[in-house]
Amino acid sequence: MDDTLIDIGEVARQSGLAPSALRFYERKGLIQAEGRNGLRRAYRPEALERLALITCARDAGFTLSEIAEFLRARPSDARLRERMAAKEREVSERVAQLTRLRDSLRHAVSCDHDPLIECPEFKQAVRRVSG
Amino acid sequence: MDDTLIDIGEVARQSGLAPSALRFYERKGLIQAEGRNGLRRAYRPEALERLALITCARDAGFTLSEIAEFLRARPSDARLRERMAAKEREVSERVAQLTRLRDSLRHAVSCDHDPLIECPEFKQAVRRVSG
DNA sequence: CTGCTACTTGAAGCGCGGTTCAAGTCAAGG
DNA sequence: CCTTGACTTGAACCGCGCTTCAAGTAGCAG
Repeated sequence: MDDTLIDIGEVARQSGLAPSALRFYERKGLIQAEGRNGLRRAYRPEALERLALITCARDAGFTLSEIAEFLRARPSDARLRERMAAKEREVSERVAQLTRLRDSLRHAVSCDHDPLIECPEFKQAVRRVSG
Repeated sequence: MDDTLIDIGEVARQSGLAPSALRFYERKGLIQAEGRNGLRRAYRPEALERLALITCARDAGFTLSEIAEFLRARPSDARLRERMAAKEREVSERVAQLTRLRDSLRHAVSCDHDPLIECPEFKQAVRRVSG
């Protein structure tokens, strides 16, 4: 076999994902092993890059099937492109919301109201977040 | 009964949450009805504020039990304060990550590589996100 | 009284993102 | 040869955040 390929155990260690998660991703069409080393799945080094991308997108609130779809994206697919644009707007809004939430938390940490949620400053901040 | 109280159906409409969700939140200790109107739960108007806060925190990636804990927060609880501070750092990091992800998406939308994920610029952006 | 509507309950079910389990298999080491 | 250890499989299970269901009830209109 090609010894540039990496066994699943090693990929798991380097990516920080459990082997069970890698198999799960395979079932979902997110990744593919290049071959086998005995029974063991063997991956190309690029798989690590792809896994980093997957982890990052998942952390950002993408579902695994959205990620699978985006991974298959080709420049000709206008509909998918539109969905990516929509996702970008969604992420932008989320950034704004989280920023305000962070400010609320920052205040709450050093605020002395009892209970904390009764603090008028905090309440006002929350109104800014949801509004 | 006190007619400043609001029936669950009305709270559901105004908050955008399903009545089943409100009952679920009650079981989880996130909210309480002030009384009953026949069988129907009746809430104080402030409940709407609290629900806005809950929705906002949930959207930000807090679990319901984290939210319940934060809602009960009193200024004297130093341990909880530390957890809030930790959460604030977490949210900050998330904001940074999402910002970079948004930039990647923004690029991907107008990029012509086939498939899109092979674009070197995109890959580099992803490395910035996960790194 | 008879509907009718909107709620009530506890329990079961669902979609997501995995993990865990039992039973089996391969490769290497002694 | 036999053991060990890390994998293999499909299937079952888990926690989260609810929704849905069946069976029942309060209030109101006619």
